[in-house]
Amino acid sequence: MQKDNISKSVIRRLPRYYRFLGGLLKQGITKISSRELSEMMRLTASQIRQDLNCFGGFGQQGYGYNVAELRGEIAKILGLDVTEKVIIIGAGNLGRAITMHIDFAKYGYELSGIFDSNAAKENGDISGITVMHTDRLADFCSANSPTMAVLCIPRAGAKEIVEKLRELGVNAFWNFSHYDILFDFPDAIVENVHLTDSLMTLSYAAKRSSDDTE
Amino acid sequence: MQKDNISKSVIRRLPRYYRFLGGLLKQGITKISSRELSEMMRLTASQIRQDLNCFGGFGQQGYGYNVAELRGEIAKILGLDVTEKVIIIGAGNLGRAITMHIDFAKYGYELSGIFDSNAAKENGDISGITVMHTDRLADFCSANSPTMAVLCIPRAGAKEIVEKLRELGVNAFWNFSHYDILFDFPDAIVENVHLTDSLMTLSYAAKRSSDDTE
DNA sequence: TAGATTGTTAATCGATTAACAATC
DNA sequence: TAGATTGTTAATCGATTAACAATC
Repeated sequence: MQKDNISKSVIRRLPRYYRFLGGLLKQGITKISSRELSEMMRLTASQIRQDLNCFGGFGQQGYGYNVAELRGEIAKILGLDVTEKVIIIGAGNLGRAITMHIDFAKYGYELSGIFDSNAAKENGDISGITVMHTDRLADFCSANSPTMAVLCIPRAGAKEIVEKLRELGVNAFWNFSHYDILFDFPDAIVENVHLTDSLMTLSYAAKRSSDDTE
Repeated sequence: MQKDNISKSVIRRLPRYYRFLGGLLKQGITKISSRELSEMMRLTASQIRQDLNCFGGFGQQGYGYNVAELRGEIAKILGLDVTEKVIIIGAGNLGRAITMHIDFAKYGYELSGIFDSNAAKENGDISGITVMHTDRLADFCSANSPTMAVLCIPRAGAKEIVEKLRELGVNAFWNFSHYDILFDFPDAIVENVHLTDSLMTLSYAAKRSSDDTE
């Protein structure tokens, strides 16, 4: 049923649909039409129907969409229903915050280890998970087979770590560093989070609006 | 010189240009052509020239672009050259990590205050900045005039805080919460960072690639 | 001047929106 | 059945790429 070439733009909207449908469910709303949803989400009903129909006909003519069912389908599309193991590389400020702030289980991940190259951080723990030295990565990976790593390290050591992780079977990276993984490893699965890029984008928008006012 | 309607897509690429040019500068490279840059950044030379020409002719025919000069121009476009004051709302894990991890000064911001509604966190300090109770927001804003707020709070109290901040002259929001600011305040300047959306996008990509392998 | 590379216009491609027949 | 709303095709819009004249 699923189309072959689904665009990045469509995929990036799915998590938002998922969130909104979750909100509706909490309010006890069981059915919704593309028009109603479009008004809530500030986009067009056409786009919603197009997006969903990339993956299958989840609605019913004359009725709309069943909220719980649609949400479940999107969860499956996003792979939230299958649990994979994830490790965090870097137990600095950011690594600690991600560990404590993100509820990985909610999104189909089990946080199974935290690593840092600084021996001083070893054996500390964050939210009950022991911080291990990166020397122990090989042993840990062969025992636990994580498939995804969160990179919370500076650019400097990143290439070496990614190379090592790939040899150990980790090929998906949630990348908070400024290291460009795809440049060296074009077949890795990468999602970059460039917080400072986001900040600069905001700076631009803010500047523009204040220019207009003047 | 600047065109009127510059698309969001172009703006989102500017921080990346800025970062790459910074890297070149560090390597002591003084000039670069759109073709050379396009190979480094994995995009087309055409796109680079189109993007830059939204803001002016920064290059020179037969030569290319002066790295330092171009970087400076982009800094100005992004508003990195003008310092504005920013406050952080929420001194939880995320607020603490943002405070310690982001070098606001590098991007034209001065972090001038951290606020939390939990009295227990009051008077603690993060990186040398005292955490204040949100009750003190009004006084603080009239004394310091911050223009941007980083929202590191749960969705629940967010609307109330945003409303208050806008009354106090803060209209730009770096929003890490799931609260949809623009729904209630359509003229606010908002940059959303939805970390969990990003994680789900990665989950989708990872799932797809493992499906292909099977 | 000749060679290189920009700035800019034109062509292509992809994504969004509109329209409507299918159908519950 | 009549009304509503989907799924899907067609039209529009915008963004990317290609081409080339301008010019350093």
